[in-house]
Amino acid sequence: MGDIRESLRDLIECGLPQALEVMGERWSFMILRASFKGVYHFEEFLSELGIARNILSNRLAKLVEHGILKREPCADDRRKIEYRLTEKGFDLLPAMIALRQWGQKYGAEVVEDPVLVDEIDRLPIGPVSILSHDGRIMGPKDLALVKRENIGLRTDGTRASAGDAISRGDVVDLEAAKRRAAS
Amino acid sequence: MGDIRESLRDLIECGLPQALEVMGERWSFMILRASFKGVYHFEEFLSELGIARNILSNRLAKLVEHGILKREPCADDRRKIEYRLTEKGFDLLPAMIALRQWGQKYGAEVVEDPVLVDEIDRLPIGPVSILSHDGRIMGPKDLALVKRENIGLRTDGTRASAGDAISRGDVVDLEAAKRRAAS
DNA sequence: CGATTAGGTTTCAAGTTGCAACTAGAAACT
DNA sequence: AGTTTCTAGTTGCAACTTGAAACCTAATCG
Repeated sequence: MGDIRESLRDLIECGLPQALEVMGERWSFMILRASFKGVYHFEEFLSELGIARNILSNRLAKLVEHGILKREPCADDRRKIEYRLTEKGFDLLPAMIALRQWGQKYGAEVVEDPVLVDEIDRLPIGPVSILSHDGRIMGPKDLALVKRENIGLRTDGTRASAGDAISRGDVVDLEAAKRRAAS
Repeated sequence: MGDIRESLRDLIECGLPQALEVMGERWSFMILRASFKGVYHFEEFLSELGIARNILSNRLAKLVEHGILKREPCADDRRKIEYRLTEKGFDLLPAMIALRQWGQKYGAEVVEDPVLVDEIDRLPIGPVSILSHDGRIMGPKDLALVKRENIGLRTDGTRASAGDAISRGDVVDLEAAKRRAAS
């Protein structure tokens, strides 16, 4: 005890501030949604969103700067510039859809159209969910916050084997988790 | 063709703007996260977040107004007021965690502590995921946007039976979906 | 009682947003 | 070639939002 490195504790304990630095800005999620819907050009965003020109310019620049969109001049018409989602941008989809579903559940009556469907069977997707390490769906009450050193330590003192779990709790590896859940 | 009700189309096609009306504001998600961590009182939020008093006051009022937090005077000390998450507030967890995980994946190195774990086995949760109607995990490339009337219509012309799917694509019912996926 | 604590409101400077007008480069029309 | 139009900006200015610090009021502590 009395270790000096205790002071490291709440310096940057969570990725939320990092995410909000870009996506917390007023129009970022709406631009992302438009992008996902297939809007690529400045004037398209402008009329789709009803945003001011200077703000759109600024937001697009920031999204590009943060690697969420990539900006490339159009091949066939060099006046035009295409803004397209990067992989980092696509990875925001769960967050965006979760927000959207929440808004839909609690907002005024909304007739969603177009509808987000499974590419394979063309049926609407289900809710975005928090999964346990082994793929069970977790509700808010199934969650707990524990200190890093107590991971796996159950209330009765037994320790769950971490063998079949994500070995390092701080690393979020979507692909690996997908493979795990699919098997 | 030429039907008059075509004009209904993109009036309010999506729940995202509704969600952003509250949660798009600068401090909303950070307040939500603190709330989830067990911060309940004005001065606690103040020192936890480093937000200005007037802004905190304003944000808390808005979150209460939107039914995300409830505000009740403390029983034992009537100067104190408790702000606690409502169910509507808890339902923002998937969105918050998705954002957080994204920030963690792409942000500077972050040592998350405390860690969000499964209440039962105390192992860190997996990534927040988009699920298909029958519980498969969907990546960005497994998704498509289709017009409402074409739900279930596959590219080869066959129509998937909607019998085992969410019957109305516009309704997001987390609990029902959890029961489905759990079975 | 007076001091302190909790949860605000007020004031004011600085930053952000949004509208409208202007610019600069590429394409299209005559 | 010259004019017009279209795309993607930038600039200027008014209105709104944010943040730091001071002030206010009721409840509790000593």
